[in-house]
Amino acid sequence: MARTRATIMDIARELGLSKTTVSSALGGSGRISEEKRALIRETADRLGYVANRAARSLRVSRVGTIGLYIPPIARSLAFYMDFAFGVTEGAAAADYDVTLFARGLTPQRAFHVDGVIAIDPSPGEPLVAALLDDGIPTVSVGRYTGPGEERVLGTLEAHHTELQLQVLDHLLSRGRKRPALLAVDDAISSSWAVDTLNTYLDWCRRHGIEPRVHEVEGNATPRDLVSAVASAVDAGHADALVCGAQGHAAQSQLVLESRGLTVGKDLDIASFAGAAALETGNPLISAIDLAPREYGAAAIELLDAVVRDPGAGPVHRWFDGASVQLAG
Amino acid sequence: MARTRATIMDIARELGLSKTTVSSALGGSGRISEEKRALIRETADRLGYVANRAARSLRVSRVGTIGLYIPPIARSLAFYMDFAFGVTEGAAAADYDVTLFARGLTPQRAFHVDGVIAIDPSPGEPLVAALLDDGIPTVSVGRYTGPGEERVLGTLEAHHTELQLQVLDHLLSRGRKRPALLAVDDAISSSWAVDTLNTYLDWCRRHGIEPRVHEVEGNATPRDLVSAVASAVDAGHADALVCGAQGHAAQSQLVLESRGLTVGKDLDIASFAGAAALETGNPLISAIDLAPREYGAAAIELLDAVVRDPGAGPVHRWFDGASVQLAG
DNA sequence: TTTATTTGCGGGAACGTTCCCGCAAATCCG
DNA sequence: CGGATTTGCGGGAACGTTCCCGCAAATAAA
Repeated sequence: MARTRATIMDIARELGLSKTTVSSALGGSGRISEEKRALIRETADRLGYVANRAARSLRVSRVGTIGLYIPPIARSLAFYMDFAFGVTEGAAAADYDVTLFARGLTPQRAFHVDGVIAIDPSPGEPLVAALLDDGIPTVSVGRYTGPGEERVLGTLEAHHTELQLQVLDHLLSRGRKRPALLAVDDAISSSWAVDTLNTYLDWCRRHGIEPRVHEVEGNATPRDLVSAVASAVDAGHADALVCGAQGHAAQSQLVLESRGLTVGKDLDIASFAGAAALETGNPLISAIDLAPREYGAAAIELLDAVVRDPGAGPVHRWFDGASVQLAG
Repeated sequence: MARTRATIMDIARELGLSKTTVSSALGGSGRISEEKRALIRETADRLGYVANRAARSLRVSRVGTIGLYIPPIARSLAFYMDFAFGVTEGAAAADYDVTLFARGLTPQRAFHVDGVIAIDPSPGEPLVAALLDDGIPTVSVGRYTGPGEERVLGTLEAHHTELQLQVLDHLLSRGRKRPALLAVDDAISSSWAVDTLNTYLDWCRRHGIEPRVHEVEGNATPRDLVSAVASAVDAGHADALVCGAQGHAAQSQLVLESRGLTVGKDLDIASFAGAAALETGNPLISAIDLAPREYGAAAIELLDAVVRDPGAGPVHRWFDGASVQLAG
């Protein structure tokens, strides 16, 4: 019934060898003749051997698991989901498991991992602060500020600002001088959110353009979006809509068209966080593709690096996978 | 630097006791005087002791981790995300960690868990099949069919059919005799998808109503939805829209209103998978609330039960947390 | 040939728990 | 008061690895 798994000893017995020999043959270390090594490998997977993680962890004091912290906000779900899958895939390649962290988790659990990736932590996020306080190797995707920030071992950032400027410049080059920003009103904002707002405001100032910022709730209903678009276009006289939240650009297109406006002619639409296919593939929308899967894979690569060499001090790394697609 | 964690031996030394005594005091077992137990507990968390999982796992051959399999489809992201967080919370309560599984994962990794929860597996899903083949205790949320289905230890289902019938009956009671189903066209369908379609078709047949099924892509753009709604309302003469995918109802509302139709008066809208706040809280939309968080928590409860008593044979359990909210 | 050195492998300890025993002291029972 | 039972605790093995040694045989160097 509960068939017990094959151990290294089973293989050793089967071949009349010692556990040491088998272990080093499988682990690649030690001095073993090639023929013996091959033989051991072969019988290992004939017996369906897979190493006992607990035993290995106990011995090498490294658990082979990393934690993934995802912020408890409702927006940009697809992005975080894809990011998580990217992490999972990258983790598998680097021989890690990924366990899910959520706010409210007791930091006790953090001791079960070799490190954690925190994506878009808001400033002072309690769980992240607790992790840092406990000395858990932590990588932040987007900058973390708050208690313990000096202990963040690695920070991964995409070139949001450059890409966003490209989008804004592109709109301007198409004659759009009144682009409005449909920003998300997170109460406590990730570095992405504040960078985005600042980039927009700076850009406006530099071009002598009056900023038009319209806040929309994190989990906005389509109806909320309608009124935001309306106030931007009607009251704000915007000639372009730049959306901060994933999916809003695609939905705004609908709203505009239902008002008899032609996207690309009467108005332009852009997304700073393009949803795959919805926005990224839409020829009428200028969209930044955050490449969440690759972003996630890059995050675990960085974590793996800092875990392997913890003494290296805080490292900052740029993610080059994000790209922009300009419409028209 | 890499400060080494306190072990059970540190506590023992500190108090001049033996590791056995400390272990049983902390574990709650054994015969220990209450005063000593309290003392041990106290010094334990003064030293910041947290048990080494690897050592415990090795000893008791139980890893304290469960795997969560989420299907690789783009729709209903919010649902799966919430479900995952529900699992995570429930897991923490039952002292489990949750590791993320995704398609493509080598089943090797499955040996690192005590069991897995598969949510909405499509028939014959390779990863699930592999898990079952390897004898990993598996709980399916929604029915799994395919190779190894007889080895699924537990199945958790919500009363989809009953709730959906309530919605359809409600529409009928409001005089809607031509409700159209906006179904998702997953190539390989979960039990939820096939049940939903069958429920609708059966209901139509029983009431002598001609079925109006309009398929929309899994990751439909707003534009796709516009044309689906159009063909349902215009060509199909529908007087109600029943949406299968999360979020479609809320978006359809927009579409209809932009066409000058008043929801609740000219037409009704319903959702079989209501998105929180967007649809579930919308007074104009009849929506089934799948209660994903509670669903997830229930799933891990079931998994825990079958893992503790694996010999009990396949168990089927109903989830009672889903509810329906009727509009008008 | 003698002396180094390398090659191929095994013995045994250690990682931090849990759990089965054993054993003295305390308590109970008749 | 003598035997039986309970209470409180400790010794030691075991879980499955990895890794530091040690040691014989083979090979190379002198």
